[in-house]
Parts: sequence; structure tokens; C-alpha cells
Amino acid sequence: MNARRGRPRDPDTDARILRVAGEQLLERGYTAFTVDHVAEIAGVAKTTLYRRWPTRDHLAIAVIGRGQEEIEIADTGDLRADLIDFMAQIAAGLNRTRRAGRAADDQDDQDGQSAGLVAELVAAAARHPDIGTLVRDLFDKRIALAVARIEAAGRRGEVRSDSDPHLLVDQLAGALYYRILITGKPIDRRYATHLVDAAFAGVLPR
Amino acid sequence: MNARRGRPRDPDTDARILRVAGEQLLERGYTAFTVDHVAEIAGVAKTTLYRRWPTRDHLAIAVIGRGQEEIEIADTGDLRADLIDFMAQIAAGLNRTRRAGRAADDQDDQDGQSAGLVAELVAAAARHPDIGTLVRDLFDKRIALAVARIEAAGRRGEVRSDSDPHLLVDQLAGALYYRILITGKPIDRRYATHLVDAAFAGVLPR
Amino acid sequence: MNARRGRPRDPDTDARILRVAGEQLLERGYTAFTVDHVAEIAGVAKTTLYRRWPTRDHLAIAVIGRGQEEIEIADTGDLRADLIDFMAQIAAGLNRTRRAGRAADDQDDQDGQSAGLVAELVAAAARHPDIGTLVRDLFDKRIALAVARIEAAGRRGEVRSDSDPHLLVDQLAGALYYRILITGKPIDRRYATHLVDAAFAGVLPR
Amino acid sequence: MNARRGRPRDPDTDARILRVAGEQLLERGYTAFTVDHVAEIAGVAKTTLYRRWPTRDHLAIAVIGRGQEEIEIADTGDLRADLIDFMAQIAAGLNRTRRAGRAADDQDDQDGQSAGLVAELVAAAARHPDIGTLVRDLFDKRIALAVARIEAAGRRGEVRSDSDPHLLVDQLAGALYYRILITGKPIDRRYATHLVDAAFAGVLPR
DNA sequence: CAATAAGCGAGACGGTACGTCACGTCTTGAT
DNA sequence: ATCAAGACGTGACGTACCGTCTCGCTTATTG
Repeated sequence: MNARRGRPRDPDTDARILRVAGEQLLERGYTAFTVDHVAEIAGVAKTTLYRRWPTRDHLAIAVIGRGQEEIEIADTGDLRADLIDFMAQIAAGLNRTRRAGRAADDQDDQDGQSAGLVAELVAAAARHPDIGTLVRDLFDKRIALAVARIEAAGRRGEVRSDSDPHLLVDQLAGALYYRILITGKPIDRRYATHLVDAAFAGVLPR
Repeated sequence: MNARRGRPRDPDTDARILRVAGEQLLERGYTAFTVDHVAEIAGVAKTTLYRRWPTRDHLAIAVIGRGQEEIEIADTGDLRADLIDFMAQIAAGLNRTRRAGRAADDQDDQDGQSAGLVAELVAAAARHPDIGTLVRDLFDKRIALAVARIEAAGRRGEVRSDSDPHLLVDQLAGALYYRILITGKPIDRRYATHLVDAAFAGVLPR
Repeated sequence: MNARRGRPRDPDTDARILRVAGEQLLERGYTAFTVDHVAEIAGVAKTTLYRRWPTRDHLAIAVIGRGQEEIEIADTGDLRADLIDFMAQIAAGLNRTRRAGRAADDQDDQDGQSAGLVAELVAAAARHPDIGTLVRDLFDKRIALAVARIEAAGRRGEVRSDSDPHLLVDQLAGALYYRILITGKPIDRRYATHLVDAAFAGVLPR
Repeated sequence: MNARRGRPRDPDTDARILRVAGEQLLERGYTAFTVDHVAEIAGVAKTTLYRRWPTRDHLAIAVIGRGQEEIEIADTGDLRADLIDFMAQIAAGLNRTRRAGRAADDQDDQDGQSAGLVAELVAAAARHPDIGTLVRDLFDKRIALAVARIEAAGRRGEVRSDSDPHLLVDQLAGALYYRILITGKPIDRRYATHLVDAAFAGVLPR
């Protein structure tokens, strides 16, 4: 009696929608990212789309969520290097969204441009409680990874025992988001390095 | 020759609109923040409003921009204390917007809620280049304040000479914004204190 | 293959909109004839309305066009009588619109009042080429009717063979429109009779 | 005590406004004929304009009224010729307005184009009672001219004694207005000639 | 000659409607 | 039950033009 009845969903459809949505989102930005438009390009009815995601925001999050899961943190034994690498990965992800919705000409000049797409997604998270939880879970996982790595280093005596790993992550990741969202300053591996070094001065054992 | 010509703008009108807009923005949130509605409550024609701010986004930014200018940083000679105070001020401002558009019941439960309003404003800044510049200028000023304070402390030997004040501010302010925008964790004076202390471990002279 | 797809338009909706629009047009006149208002009274979204008629003008024309199609010309064998009847029908239609948008008090005093509604519709036709063609087609059909009737009479020897039916219609219908649009003088069956008789007789002494 | 006080109106201003208004009206048509626009081009404040004409419609009528007064009817002893000339004058005036607001390309193809400007003015007359009277007076004068000419001819036995001069004018002028307003067919001297001849002859077999 | 009154340019203002856009829901027929 | 197509309700957006108003300044007439 638990058998699925009726026509089954086309498994390709999900993928096609997500692909098109991703393109639109990154190429045109959030404002031009329209349900009607996505549906049309994907060759899909709006109903089909809404059957899967209850809201434009949900679709957008689904798209972005996909591309963000693959971040990892290594344990090479060198915490500093591993953190820099971690930061660089995040920065790369953010920089990818930075281009969203901007004409090809502006692309080079990243300075002084905040990443609207990230902000829109955060706003979306605030609009829908379920998206909020979802996004936060995603970030919690990512943070937990880094925290675990730092704690491991702590046990090995690489960092001071009284330092708070969570605080450290806030400082590091925070600086990246602050730059990309608020000040619009560029973030790259060089910046990540400076950042980690500066923070390390505080966490290294004396 | 520089004579003002034509009927001057009613200065009350500006104030009234901004006041009403501010109320709406904080009480109802960004989605319910409607130009028509603001105009009606303010007893003003929509055109009058659009004559001053070309867009809903512009108006919103103008409203928020006003309330953010008054942040200052003292120089009591105790950099740590001054920075904590500075951070606490920013946190207070952010917390105020955190409540925006939420029912009275939810107000207590701040944990796990990102500040949608801030995100919307950042998004707005990204949508309109002119707003972007405006907002960034505002933040540059604020950052310059803190940086100047830190540099002064540096000249007095309070902090290590090789530390980068900008980086420090990124770390501190970044953490606040990261929490309020991304992780939704609470920010208060206690957190600000921890933050400054943790960062200080890195900047204090050995 | 020629299958109708998508949700079909609600046929009631068209009718309801046209009915309401007609009422508004005749009761309030063209200036007070508002798309928003019509939509509201008809219990229909403005978009629904604009999906059918791209413009207020188009809607107005559609309304009026409807009520004008039913004019006919009989062939009783008596051309004079048939033409008078035809003219009277047109006059009646015009007189109906003459009342449009006027307070109940003024209704009696038709003398010295031109029919603003007709003028507005003609103006609308001039504003939009497509409406122009539409209206002209409508009139061409009506004129063709009368011309055919006259030609039939000509073949029977009722009228001179060298007379131009089109010219005759211009003279007859023209006089009606001239009165209602320009001079504001009343038009009724009596006037129609005089008109036809005068046209029939000519002015030259025999 | 009846002396005018205060600064006298600049007599040039009236002329300049009317000139500019005329240009706009004929070149751009009624829709593009905007008070703000006229004022700006004429280098005049809107108040100055509204001090002279209470309404856009009034200004438009003032402009057109000017160019229409000069029509006359001669008495060469040949009624037919005089009437044709009269009609041709009216037709010329109407044809001038026909071009109003149309791109240069369309100008040649007059067939199938109704004169929106005339319709707009008639509509304006219907909107404002005072304009209505004004316009009707203007037309009454013109009609009286023709009627008087016809009656003179009647006294000389040129036309039948039982013919109604007013009816004749309705027929003649009416046909012109009918063509230009409703059917959009061209009107020229040739048509005027046919018209007069037909009206003279009547349609009945002799 | 000063007071008074009106003209004038500039532009703010209230008002009202316009036409557009996107969202998310619903209805139909076909698969 | 899914899907494509597309109508529909809703609600806000930003724009346009109207006619009125309020400034500060200029130009006449009058006491």
C-alpha cells in the first residue's frame, strides 16, 4: 500500500532545472533570476518547478548549497598551512559568486564590489525559517570541521590551551565575509595568509 | 548668483518620511517595507518620496545610514577597553535590526536567527552601484576611526609594531557580522570582550 | 495537434469586464473610466484585464465596438424609408453615448452638447494604429451595407444612375456625426427624415 | 480706480507660448503636447502659462482657434464655385492637422488615417463647457457665413426655394468631418467638387 | 520715493492613473 | 501522479502629467 502511484517524476528534470538555475543565478544575479525565466529556459513548466521547491528562494539555496558542500580541511600536521588552505577554499567560493550579475567589463575590477548574491541568500535564509536552519546546519558542519582540526592541533600542543577554536574560526571566516559583503575589498590566498598569520600570533604558545 | 531658486523642499518632509520609513523597516521588515505604505503613513505623495530617493532600496539605506553614523571610538589610553566598547556599539546597532519584522513572541529567541534586514541592505548595496559606494564610504570612515585608534596605541608601544591594524579590524568587526549574518549566533558585550581578548593575544608585544 | 493547451481563459471574465466597462464608460465618461476601477468592480485583477486589452483605449473601443455591430439596413423596396431607418439607428446609437458622464440634471438639455465619448474614441483610434484599422473596418462594413442597398435601388431605377452611393452615405452619415461632434445640435428621426429628403431632392431648381 | 496695478504681463510671452504650443501640437500630437514641455521650450514658467490658460485643453484650443478664423466665403455669383472653394478651405485646414504627431515617413499615406488632433479638440470641448461654447460659436459663425451665401443665391433663384441651407451645410461640411474623423479617407478639392455637385443634383431621377 | 501689487522663473508638492513585473496558485488536457 | 501550457489574483513598482503652491526677484503703479 506504500507503493508510489501515478507517473513518476522525471529524474533528469531536477538536474536540468538546477543547472539552468545555477547559470542564471551566477550570470545574471538574483534580481534577474526569475522562476518564469528559469522554467522557460529549462523547458519545464512552472508547476514542475514548484513541485520540487516551494519558493524561488528555496531553489536558489538548493543551487548554491550544491556547490558549497565540497569544502574540506586537511590535516597535514601544519595547522597554519591547513587553515590557509581552508580559508582560500572559502574565498574561492565567495569570489565565484562575486561576479554574479555583472557585465563582463566590470569583472576585473573586483575592488569596491560587494557580493550581492551572498547577501541575497542570507536574506532568503532570514525570510524562511527552514532555509535558515538548513543554511546554518551547512555552516555548522563546515565550522565543526575547522574547529575539530584546531582542537586536534591543540592536543598536540600546536596552539595555546586557553585559546577558543570557535572564536578563531569566527575571526578568520568573519574577516572574509566582512570583506566580501561589507567593504567589498578583494579576498585571495595572500589575504588569507596574512589573516591566519595575524590570528596565529595570538594563538601560538609563547 | 548662487541664489536658490524654486520652491525649497520642505525639510519636515524629509524627516517625516525617514522617521516613518524607519519605523516600518524595523517593525515590519524589508519585505513589508513598501513605498506606497510609507508615503501614505507619512502623508506624502509617492512622487515626493521618489524625488528624494530614486528607489525603495535608496530610501532604506538612507534610513539605516542615519542611525549608524553616530558610532565613535574613545581614547581612554586603554586600547582593549576602547575596542570592546567600539565592538559593543556595533553589536548593539546590529541587534537592533535583528528584531526587524519579527513578531513580538520571537524576539527573545535570538539564537539561530540571522539579521535579514542587514542582509537585505547589503544586497541593496550590491544592486545599485551608487548605494554600494555610499555604504562603503560609510564603513571606511568607521574603520578609519578604529584603525587610527589602534595606530595611536601602536605609537605608544601598546601593540606590536608589526601588526596590521586593518587586519585586526577585519577580524573583530568581521566576527560580529559573520555571527549576525551567517551563523545567527548572538552577539553581546561578553562576546565582544572575548573577541578582543583573543585577538589581543596576537597583537600584544611579547 | 491543434490541441488547446494551458488553462483556458474564463469566458465569463471577458463578459463581466466588458459589462462593467460599458457601465462605467456610459455613466462616468471617459475621464473617470479607469482601468483600476473597472478591474476592481469586475472583481478581476488588473493583469487579467491587460492580458486581453493592451490599453485602456483598447478596452474602451472593445466595449463600444460591441454595441455598434448590430445595425442593419432593410430592403423594403422603399429606399427613402430604409435609409431614414438606417440613419435613425445610427442616431440612436450616438445619442446613447451623448449622455455619457453627465449628471442626471443635464440629460434633457442635449442641445449644444457634443458627444465627448465619441470624440474620445475617435481620438483613441488615432492614437493606436491598430485601433484605427479596427474601427475603420467596422465602419467600412456598415457603409458597405448602405452602399449595397443604394446600388440595388439604382439597378431598379429608383435613383439616378450617375449618382455616387458612397458620396451619398458620406453626406448622410457625415451630417449626423457633424452635428453630434461639432455643432452639438440634436439628432433624431425627424432630422434624419429631413436629411434624406434633402439629399434625395438636391438643391437646384428643376 | 480701474487702473491696472502691478507688473504688466509681457506681451511677447503670449505669442511665444502659442507659437511653441502650436509647433508641439502639430509636430508631436496631442499626447506628447505637454504643459511642462511647452513651458520649458518656450522658456517660461508653468505658472506663467497657467495664468493665461486654465488648462492644457484651453491652451490647445487657443492655438487651434487662431489658425481657423481666416476662412471666408466669396460671392462671385457662382454658388457652386464658391461652395467648392469654401469646402476646399476647410479641407485644407483639416489636412494640416492630419499630419500631427506622425512620423515623417507616414506623411504621404494619408489614406486610412483619421485626424486625432481634431478628435482630441472635440473631446476637450466636451470636457469643458466653456471650451464647448467657444468652439461652437466659432463654428456657428462659419456656418452662418455659408448659410447667408446660400440664402443670397436662393433669393436670386439659383437654388430651389424649399431647400434648407442649414441642412445643405450639414451635408457638405459633415461629409468632410466624417471622412477625416471616422473613415480616414482623404479629402481634397476634387472630393469637395464631387460633394457639391452631388448635393446640388440630388439622387432622384429627373 | 517707498509701499504695494502683480508678473515671472524655478521647482516642490499632492494626486491619480498608468502599464509592468514577478510570485505563487489554479485549471486543463495529455502522458 | 506528473507534466506543459498558460490563465489568474495579488501586490508593488517606478513613471508621467496635471494643476497648485511657494519661494525670491523684477517691474510697474500709486500714495
